[in-house]
Order: sequence, then structure tokens, then C-alpha cells
Amino acid sequence: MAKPPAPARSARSIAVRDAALTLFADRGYHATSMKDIAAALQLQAPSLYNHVSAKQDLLHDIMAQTMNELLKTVRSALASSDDLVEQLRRASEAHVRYHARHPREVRVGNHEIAALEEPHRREIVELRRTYSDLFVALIARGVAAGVFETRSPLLAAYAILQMGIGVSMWFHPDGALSEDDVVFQYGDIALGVAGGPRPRRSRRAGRAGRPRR
Amino acid sequence: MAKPPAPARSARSIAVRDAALTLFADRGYHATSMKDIAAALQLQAPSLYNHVSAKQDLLHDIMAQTMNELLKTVRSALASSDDLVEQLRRASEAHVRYHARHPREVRVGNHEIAALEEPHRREIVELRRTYSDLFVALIARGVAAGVFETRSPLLAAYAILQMGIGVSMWFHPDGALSEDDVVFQYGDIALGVAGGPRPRRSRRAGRAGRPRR
DNA sequence: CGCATACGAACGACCATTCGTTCGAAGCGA
DNA sequence: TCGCTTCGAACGAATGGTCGTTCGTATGCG
Repeated sequence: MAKPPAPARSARSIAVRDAALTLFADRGYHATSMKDIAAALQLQAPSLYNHVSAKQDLLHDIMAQTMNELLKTVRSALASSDDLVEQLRRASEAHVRYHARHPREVRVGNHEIAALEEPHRREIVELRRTYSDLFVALIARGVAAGVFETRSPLLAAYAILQMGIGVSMWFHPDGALSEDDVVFQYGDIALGVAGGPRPRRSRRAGRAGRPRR
Repeated sequence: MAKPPAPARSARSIAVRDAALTLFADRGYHATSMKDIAAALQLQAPSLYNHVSAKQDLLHDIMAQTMNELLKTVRSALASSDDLVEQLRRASEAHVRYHARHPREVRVGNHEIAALEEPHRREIVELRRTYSDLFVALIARGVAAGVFETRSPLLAAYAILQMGIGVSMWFHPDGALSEDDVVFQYGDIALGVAGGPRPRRSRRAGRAGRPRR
């Protein structure tokens, strides 16, 4: 009678989320119907309600999980070193790497905020704020310590973050640039944006083995 | 009987486009109904069809005009100097300035491509490609001439463009940073991203009068 | 008078979601 | 192993709503 969406994490409900993620990412939330999602799984639309509670919750789950993963990844990068310069490099690399590996998630995360209904919207916006503050505060600390030089840590942080977001829109693992190529190059660029020490010659040239993660 | 959308540019039809632009920008195309647009003008939905032919055409007009304005602005910046370094600076500044001044237009331009139906979609995508190619080719020329240094002109160009797009999402003319602050700082950053010559000390500090435009 | 413009009514289409039903596989006592 | 029960999962039908758009008509200004 009542509609329990399973243990909240059944195998099938994960499949539904994944299908929704793909469709949301390349058509947008409002342009995707429950029928579309169902069709991707060879189901009828009403059957979806055995696995999820509502279309809106589907979107919220996707965005919340994405933001939390991003936060976790970057926080771990920050905790991996005491040196502010190295922290910014690793945080930027983690940011870019996530965007290269999870284009669907971040596309939805960046395009569909307006499609979230309150109070979900406020919650996600706060997570985003927390995330960007990690970078702003880090750069501000670096400026105070004299290792970075920029007139506006805020502007520098936003520039770095936005650059990384762009990666999710063009990067393809089979392209001319490997994931590491892109990640390391963006790491260098991020340091430049924050006015960090200029690398004498770019370290870690060519493709090295995967150092982290 | 037939529905001529006026001389295609009546005062009223411009007002409709503007209302649609505002709503598309902060709710998204699919989340905006013709009724919403009409309400913003204190009209009923069917009345809109005295001024525009279809919702889809509204979106296409907005995006095509935006892309053409952007192209014109950057091409003019490129034509204003023979020096590759100065060209990149001015093109980047023009790019950022447009994004600071026309946040609604570029928000729609960047978020609603999927909402365009063919053949409009292909047309706009081509304009965007033409636009980004301006930057890619410029940086490639600079690398060939030895004034820029980057392992990938494509990656550098995308980074610069994406940074500028980000400005449209947070910049506000009443904020702590003036438009010129942001524009000039991004100009410097863009040169850094492309590996241009390092400025001895940042020129044009503080707020100068508006040099161009 | 004529024309641009606004309107209400109506259209067919599609939307997310609910409901009652059915079907098939799993669990279990005998 | 049989037969009975339970239950998740899928379905078709239906609900109320909104969508973009068309049409015929009314209104009011030049």
C-alpha cells in the first residue's frame, strides 16, 4: 500500500539514478520526463515509483552526492600537505580530475541548481559555497604568508574553479590529452593564477604513472 | 489571418524578448512558460503571439544575437593591435567585459544549448566553435612566434574562456571589485595562462578611467 | 474606417504521480 | 517434492494539471 523506495539503495534504484543522471546531463532536468528515464531502462514510467519517491528527489540525490564527493576529495587533498603551495596544487588537481572523470555529475550540478525546489536548493547552494570557500581561504592564507600574490583571492579562486569546471565540457579520455596531461597542466596554471612561485621548468612532464588515487 | 510578428523589431517585441531573456536566465528555458513571460509584461499568454512567432524562436534569437555580439567584440579587439600579446590581452578583456555586462545573455547562451531544436542548435554550436577558435588560433600563433609558452594552446584557450564565463555568475557592479578591476585582472591572468611574458609589476593598478568602448 | 493589439475559449499533447491489479519467483511447512 | 503464501516489481488506466499554440472576436487609437 505505502510506497517504500526499497532499502533506499537497491541495485535497481541505483540503475534508475544512473539513467536519470545521463539524461539530466545532456537534456536537462525539465526536458527529461519520467517516461524518458523509464524507457532507458525498458520500463514504463509508473514502474519507476517502485524505486524512487519522486523526480525531484532524484535530482537532489544526484546533486548532494556530487557535492559531498567533491568536498571529500578536495579536503583530502588539502590534508595531504602542510605547504600552502602544494596544497593549492593538489586541491586544484583534485578539482580538475573529478571534473574530468565525472562530467555527467558536474554538468547537472552546475546547470540544474535552479531546478531544485526549496529547501533542497538552499542546501546545495551552501555546499557549493563551502566548497569554493576552501579555495578562497587557502589562497588568502597563501597571500598572507607571502607565497601567493594576487590582488583578489576571491577572483583567483573563482578563476581556478571555473577553469576546472570547463574541463567537464570538453575533456574526453580518448582525446589527444590524457587525464594526467590535463590535470597536471591545470595544476600549473592554477598556481600561476594565484601568483605562486614560477616553476623553473614544468615538472612531471609527459605522462607519468598515476601518482595519486 | 496569418501571424506576422510585426516588422520583426517593434518596440513591443523587443520588450518581450527582454522579459524572456530575464526569465530564461534565472529559471531556464523549459522552466519558463509563455504565461510567465506574458505575466512579466502584464499580458495574457496568447497576446505574445502578436509579437513573436514561437517560444523556440525567442530562444534562438537571444542566443544568435549574443554570439554575434561576442564575435564582433572580440574580432574588434583582435584588429586593434598587431602585437600578439596585446591581442590576447584585449581579446580576453573584451570577453570578460562582455560577460560582466551581459550576465543574462551569456547565462542563457551557456546553459540552454540543449534546449535549442535543430537546425538552430547546430548553427549556434558552430558560432561558439568559431568564437573559441579565435582564441585557440591566437595562442597557437603566439606559441609559434615564441611569445607564448604552453603545452596546449587548446587547453589554455579553453581555460581563459571558461574563466571569463564564470565572471557572469558572480560579478555584480555594486560589489567590492569594479568592472575594470575584474577585467584588467583577468587580462593579466589570461596572459599568464598562455605563458606570456610576466609583467614586471601589474600595470594599470587601482581603477583607471574606462580606456575602451 | 482600418489596423494593431489584447483577450477568452479551446485544442491536443504531455506531464508527474496514484491506484488497483497481476505476475513470477522465493520462502516454507508438510 | 508438492502446494501455499508472501512480496517485490511491473503494468494499464486514470487523475488533475500545465504546456504551447490557434482562432475568432472585441477594443481602442490614428
